Amino acid sequence: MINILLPDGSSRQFEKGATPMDVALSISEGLARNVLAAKINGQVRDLNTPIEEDASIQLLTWNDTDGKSTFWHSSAHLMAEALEAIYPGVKFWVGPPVENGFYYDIDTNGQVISHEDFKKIEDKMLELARQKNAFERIPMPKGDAIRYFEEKGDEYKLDLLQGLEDGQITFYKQGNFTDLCRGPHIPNTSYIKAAKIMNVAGAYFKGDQNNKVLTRVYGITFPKQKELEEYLVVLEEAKRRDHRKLGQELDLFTFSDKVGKGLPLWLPKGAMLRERLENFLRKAQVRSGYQQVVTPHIGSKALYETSGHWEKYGADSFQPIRTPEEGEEFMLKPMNCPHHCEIFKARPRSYRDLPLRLAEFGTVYRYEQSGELHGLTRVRGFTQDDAHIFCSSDQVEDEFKKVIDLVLYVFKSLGFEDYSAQISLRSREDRSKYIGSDEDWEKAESAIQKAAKEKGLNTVIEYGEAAFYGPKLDFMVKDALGRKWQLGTIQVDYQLPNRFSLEYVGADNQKHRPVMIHRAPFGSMERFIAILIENTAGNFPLWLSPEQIAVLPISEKYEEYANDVFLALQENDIRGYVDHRAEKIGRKIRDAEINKIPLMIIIGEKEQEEGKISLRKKGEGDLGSFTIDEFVAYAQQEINKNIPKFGNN
RNA sequence: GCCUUCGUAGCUCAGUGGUAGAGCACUUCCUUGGUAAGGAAGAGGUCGGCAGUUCAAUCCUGCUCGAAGGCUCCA
Repeated sequence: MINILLPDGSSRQFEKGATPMDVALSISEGLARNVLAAKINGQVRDLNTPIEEDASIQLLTWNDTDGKSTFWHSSAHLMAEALEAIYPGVKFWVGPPVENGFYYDIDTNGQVISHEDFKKIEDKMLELARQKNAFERIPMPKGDAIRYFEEKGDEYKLDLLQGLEDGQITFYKQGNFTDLCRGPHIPNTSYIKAAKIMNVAGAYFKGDQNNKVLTRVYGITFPKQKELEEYLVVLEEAKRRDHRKLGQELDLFTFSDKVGKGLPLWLPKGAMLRERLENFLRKAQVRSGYQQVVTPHIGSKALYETSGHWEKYGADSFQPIRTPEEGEEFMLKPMNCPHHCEIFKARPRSYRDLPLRLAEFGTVYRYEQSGELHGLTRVRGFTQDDAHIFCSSDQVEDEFKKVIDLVLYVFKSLGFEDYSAQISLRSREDRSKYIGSDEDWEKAESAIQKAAKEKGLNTVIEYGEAAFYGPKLDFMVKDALGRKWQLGTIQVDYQLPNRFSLEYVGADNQKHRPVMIHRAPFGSMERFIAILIENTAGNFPLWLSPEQIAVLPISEKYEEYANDVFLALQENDIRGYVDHRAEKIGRKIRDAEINKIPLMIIIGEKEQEEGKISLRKKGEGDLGSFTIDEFVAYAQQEINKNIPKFGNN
């Protein structure tokens, strides 16, 4: 007999060789019906894996991440079987589960899979699923596996086999499809009740641009048809929040082919939103000892040769601009730091000047591959809420922590709760893409990790994500479609001060080299606003709303009073408009609601006589009658409630 | 940049090898209405651009520009 320990701490006795399915059956029939795979001593395995000795077991269902992954992994095999049936001669590379579903990379043998074919693939998958074919695990010596794929003429799987050790090879077979696979899998295909092919895309073989492009087919499956339907509804809702769509609907920004792709044009309302955000951060920065600077949009090529950007990115940048007479070369500014280094150097610096915190809403231009451009999140011209802190090495940690506070303050004030703090370090394998000494890197990497830890941040470490001159602490968020983007970033840099020979005179009257901290709480105004739009679905807090109020006269008779009210509100820095159209009040309200105006002021005969206003709140309705003073007090309280002063929270 | 798909009015979208249509928005007129769409009329498009096939192209073909979803890249 063996002891099986369950997650609730209880244990049960089974015959040697019992399987996780036996365990499930011993608990309840319902569980046995729903269990997909099991974690045996922490490893996910098939349900029919014999257990030979005492073990801890966790039964995995659709509600467990690992259960879902197993389900989708098996679904990838099912899709492969369907694809092989429909497209003769296809060859398969890899088909893993992903966050929402799974994909399979295939060589289609010259055939094209288009959207019209999706239904056909889905139907075939469901037809095969109904056959209730078991996912059968077949251990195999490597030699046999190689022979199998040689006969099949499958160079992809042979490539995959090369990296595997003998003795670990397993195949999985369901129906007519056999695949090289480590597993585990769900018991049989009948668990898959709903299937949807989401899209097809090209993907480089092994992720290398120089390799052939395979066809990646994305799909998702569910154990119930209803869950698929619900998922599709969620997707539709996410699309409605897409900043590109809302940006258009709310007149925030636009693009013009003629201006150029990836170059956003900010419309008045979008510009207002930006301005509010900039002022908000400016205020907090003043309180934290930053000084605002302004630098030009171009800089001489020599500046970037010094900084190292030319060597690293020169070929992949907008190319230098030349003056007609002298042939001088300038680069569109891709970064603000070199300019700020020159400000530091503009005069002799003393340790008494440190930390010197130079801030700038600096617009930068970077060549991005055309296929990478995406709304406001990936553009070719954008404005960083940049600042560089020049400090002594013993100030680094303290300054770094202050910046973390600032970033958290910004995120909190804007209701960004769903972010992850990522420590971006050097690649462990390839160090050729970084500049500077190992010693400096190690100092910088440990400073970041220490500061993040002391601030209690819940961090994940990503190797290979550092900038070429230093490690970063990046604040990552997801957009409406689940894509991950970097917003706030804090970077420790020992390299630029070296390259620019930055110096200050210490208390010891000796020259010392400062350390730089690069930081941007928003990251870029463009990307931040994109995420803000998606997070709020365009329902901005009152203090940010481009238009805070709509004054809606019931008829032309009350126009004059409406104008007076509006003027009084403008005096109090409340912004908005008067709807002068000869429309009925219902129509004016509807349009204000659609345009997501937070507050509506209704002016009619009653209001005019009483010298009051009627207030209506978007999404809530009538709030009753206010004097103008009462309303101003109400609005100001609403405006201030979301933005505590930095340092007071 | 690469792969797949897409491109008709300001927006959302119909449509056809014989030089185009709807709804909303816009303009004008009527209506002066109390908390999510009042009515009528009008204007608006070299059907992304350039070539080609054809008696004839918005529709077919090629190139090009732009967009979408991925891949790769991201100071």
